[in-house]
Amino acid sequence: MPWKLDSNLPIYTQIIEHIQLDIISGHYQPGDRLPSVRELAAQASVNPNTMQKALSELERSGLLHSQRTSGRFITEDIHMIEKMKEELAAARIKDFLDTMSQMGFQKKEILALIEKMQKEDDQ
Amino acid sequence: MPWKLDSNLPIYTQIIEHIQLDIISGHYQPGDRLPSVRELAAQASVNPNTMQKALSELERSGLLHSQRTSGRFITEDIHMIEKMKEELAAARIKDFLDTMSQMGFQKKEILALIEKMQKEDDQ
DNA sequence: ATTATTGTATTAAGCAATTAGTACAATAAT
DNA sequence: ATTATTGTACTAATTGCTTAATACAATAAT
Repeated sequence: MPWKLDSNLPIYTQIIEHIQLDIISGHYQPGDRLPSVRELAAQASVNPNTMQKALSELERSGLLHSQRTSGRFITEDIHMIEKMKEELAAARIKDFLDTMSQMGFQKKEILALIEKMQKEDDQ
Repeated sequence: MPWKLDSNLPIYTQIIEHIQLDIISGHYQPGDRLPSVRELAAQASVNPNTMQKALSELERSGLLHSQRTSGRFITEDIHMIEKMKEELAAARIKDFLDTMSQMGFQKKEILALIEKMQKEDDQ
């Protein structure tokens, strides 16, 4: 199944975020082997070069490392993973709060709206 | 001063969002006249063609209308503005909650994190 | 030893976004 | 009447993203 990819953002950055989420959510465990470039590309319905570009950047950040011919692996550094989770979350929250505030919502309004949508989600 | 523009998203879509925010936040009032294309482009440090493209799309959505040679104006339809504010907010919140949930955060954790960042913001 | 799979590199082509430069018609200001 | 400003349109060149098509070296699997 092709991943849900937005048309605006560059595909390779969306792939990066997608895999980051898979790592910090635990879908990929530390030390896990990733599918091959070609297979991931097929899964995402994307050109192998595009997938390769995304994986290279993830490698530069230290989250992945490749072993010549046996494949690519998730880092076993759980501190790095935990740190990235906190950083990504903080960035998301800050961006969200900034935008909502810019829209003219007060702090309490924002909380109320979130609680409302969370309850709707229960149905 | 140049607007803060991200390198990833197309500039014209960021301009659209920027102006939408200025409208729903009340920075631009219903009926207000916008600066000219050339002036807005200069403000944002962007090519006039790019600004024009963004404004055209805002016009298609009904938020703006242009009067041949006197300039561009914000719609006076306050219902449309209010509706857009609600829609944009709902979309933002949904996107935010989806991502946070995908990161592995529980509903109550999300609320707690937000309240924490809001308090930090008070300092 | 041979084969298949791995990551990686290269070249070429197409496309959308952006910038640059220019031009024109309509009209408000003078 | 003349001038300046408005939105609008057009062509050309550049850049980054994406796809396509190969190719190669290293090594796990057989």
